[in-house]
Amino acid sequence: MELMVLDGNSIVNRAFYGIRLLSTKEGVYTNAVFGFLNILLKLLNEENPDALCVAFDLKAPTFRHDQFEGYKAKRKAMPEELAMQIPILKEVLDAMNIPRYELEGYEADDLIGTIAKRCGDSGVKCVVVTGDKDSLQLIDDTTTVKLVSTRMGQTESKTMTPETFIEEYGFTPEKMVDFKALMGDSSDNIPGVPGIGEKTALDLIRRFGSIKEIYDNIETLNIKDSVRKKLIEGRESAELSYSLATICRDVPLDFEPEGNLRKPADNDRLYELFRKLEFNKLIERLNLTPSPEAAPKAEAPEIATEDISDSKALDELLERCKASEYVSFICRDGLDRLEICTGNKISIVAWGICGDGYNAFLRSFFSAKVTKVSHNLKDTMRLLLAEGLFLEGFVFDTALAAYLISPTDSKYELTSLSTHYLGMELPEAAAAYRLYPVLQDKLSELGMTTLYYEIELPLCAVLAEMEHEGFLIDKKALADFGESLTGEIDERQSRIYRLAGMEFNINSPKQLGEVLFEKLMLPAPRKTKTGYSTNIEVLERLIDKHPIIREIIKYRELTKLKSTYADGLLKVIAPDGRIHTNFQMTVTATGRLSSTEPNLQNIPIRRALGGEIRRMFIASPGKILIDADYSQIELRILAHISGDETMIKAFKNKEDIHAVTASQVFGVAPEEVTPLQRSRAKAVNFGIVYGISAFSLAQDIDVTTSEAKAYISSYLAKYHGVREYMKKVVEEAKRNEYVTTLFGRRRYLPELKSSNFNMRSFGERVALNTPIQGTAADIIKLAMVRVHARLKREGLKAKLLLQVHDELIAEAPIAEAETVKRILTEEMEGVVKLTVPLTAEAHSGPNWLDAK
DNA sequence: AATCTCACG
DNA sequence: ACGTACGTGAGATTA
Repeated sequence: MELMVLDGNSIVNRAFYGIRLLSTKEGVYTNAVFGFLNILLKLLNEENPDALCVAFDLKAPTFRHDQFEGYKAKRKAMPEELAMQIPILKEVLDAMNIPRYELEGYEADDLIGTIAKRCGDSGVKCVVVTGDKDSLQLIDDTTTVKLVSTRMGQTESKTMTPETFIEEYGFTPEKMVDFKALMGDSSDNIPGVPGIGEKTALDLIRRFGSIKEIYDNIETLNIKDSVRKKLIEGRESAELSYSLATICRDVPLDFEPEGNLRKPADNDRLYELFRKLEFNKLIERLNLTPSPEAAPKAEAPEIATEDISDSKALDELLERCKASEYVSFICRDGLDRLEICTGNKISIVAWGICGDGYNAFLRSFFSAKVTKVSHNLKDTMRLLLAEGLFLEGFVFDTALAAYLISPTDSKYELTSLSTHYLGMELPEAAAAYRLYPVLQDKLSELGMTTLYYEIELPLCAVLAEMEHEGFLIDKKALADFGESLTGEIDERQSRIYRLAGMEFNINSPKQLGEVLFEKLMLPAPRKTKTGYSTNIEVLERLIDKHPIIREIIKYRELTKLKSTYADGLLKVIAPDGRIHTNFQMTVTATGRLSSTEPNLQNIPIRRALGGEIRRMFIASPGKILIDADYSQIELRILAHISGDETMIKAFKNKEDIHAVTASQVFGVAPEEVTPLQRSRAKAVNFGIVYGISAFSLAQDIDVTTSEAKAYISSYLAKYHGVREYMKKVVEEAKRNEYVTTLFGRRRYLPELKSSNFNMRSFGERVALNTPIQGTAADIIKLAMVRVHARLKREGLKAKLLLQVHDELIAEAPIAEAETVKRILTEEMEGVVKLTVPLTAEAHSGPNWLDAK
């Protein structure tokens, strides 16, 4: 039998600091509970123990060391946001039928120590789960410790047995107490011996075994006199620390292993709790079902459903739609089935049932002058385009609205929006119907009505058309290119095998790491959590150390091109010879679009060979491609919103911004800026937009961190408008808990309130970057809407094909080339009037590479 | 399913 | 002292 016992306080702490602050719509914080459950489920999956329990601290007054209360009192108080989640967690555990143990005056450690001992006594294997190294002293033949850590929301755990412990520390687990007594532990307020740190303590315990051995022979030990002196002076502290660090193992606890055998959860209770906590994913994962009594808060209205089967009913439905203030609809199976809601009734129309009348109905319905509400309108519009139909009249998209209201959610499904905004469960068509007024009000309350109706919604039609149009690709040339790669890949592969002296899978970072860093004994500069890092930065550092490195770099470049681009794109060429990407409108946190299946926003360009892929994207016969891109749009936006005079002047005078920055940062005349200085200044400019840190800048441009630091402070001294903006935007974000773009797009930043330094710093960088990146996204979206409208208005045949964040690609009859170039530049430049000019440049050519 | 790597802006 | 740049998506390997 195996029992798993969790250190409740320790795990909930890890969870809290490891996951960004989450809260329900009522403002109840839930991240610690959520994280705890994720860790628990992961561990259960890994271990599948027979019995399970959780131990919590309950310490008032302190019992174990009450004579040393001074130390314990200094322990940092739990932040309020976490403290309020503890009772919730306990409720959840109770509902899951997981026993929990707490006893006044004892810490979780002591309870766990006792539990482990009792398990050992009755021959039960015990797995202690904690984030605290304190418990390592409990490891023995029957007790193992799983050390849990979280990084960026990911949980990792490491199982420590007597063997792994000895391997790592070089002494037996019970000596952990001695080790801690010497080294101390500030987080636990164990003083240790002043002047003795981890290294010395490790050495002492490894060599002499224990505190007792050390002090019994203190005068004759073979150690430095300085260390001896510190030990003698710190003896009292060491002994005190020893007792502080010792986990008590005989707490008067009512515990026997059999009482903790796993039991199924209380479905109804847990479902209700999770629903309140908005843990919808967990409800699914645990297969929880609503209990009969657990009716949603709001009473769902009676929604009648009717199947439309004859032409008379179709006509009536159409009339009812036209007479309604608005209707909502959901498409199923492409356009084969339509669910239309006009209030408290849902009418189902299906091609299979209505037959011939169906197509006529579709045409009339979608062109009817009635406001239509739906979910993911762009997708519907694309389906309609394929049938030669158009969606006309006022429209509203519930997914798009929900995205603007909260752009960082991972999904916008009607059922969850319904629960969230309406507090009830409804059929999808009815949910869309009811969500419309609610979301519209919310948008207006948040000041995003214009953004929604003038940019996002009109963009649906533009994107639907772009997706429908697709981008012609030279299939033969792409296939040939792929073939030509194969030959060179094989060649590189055999060279790598020869240089390595063995054959292995070069694509496996694990195997490659072993070859480079163990077989060839190259210095491993960095490790990832699973092994050696073999990414390009690491490889580039090793380039002069071994000829194999160049080959690997080249191999990587070639295989990437082959698998992702040559083979990858060939797979998604449609029967019409064109590639139809999907633009996602509700994915990014900043308001940008994303492109999937395939992603056409990351087609290579930076290296010559990669650029060849772009050459395969071609214009149809008789047509030409036009590519227009903004110049430095993000830095111009920064100049505008910060009002920085130096930067504004540079842009107004059409100066080379990176050279200007170089001249400012390095204090040289603009004409004396060297290429190296310019390229470093460029990195600084990028860094500023991303929310710079000296460390990362240093990594990027390969200087020391202190040099990078000097560049940054010199930058901020020269561009003091930027410096003030950076300060202001973060302050404001902390006050409001959100940031906005020039067009009112909003992003909430709960990270700013985190008590975790890294998370908070991340929030600050995002507060800086989002208004810039997001404003650029707003601008090009509006440009697209206007370009689209103007092409149509001027009766041109040109079509937009692609958007790549600051770049638009169109295809036009050759005769239209100059007109379309002009239209693209004019509309892109004319979107907004900033304090600096917004400039765009257009080029044309027979393929994407030549058009840029 | 998670991780690593790398393509783009 | 922390661990380190903003925003994406996809393929291959590993577990």
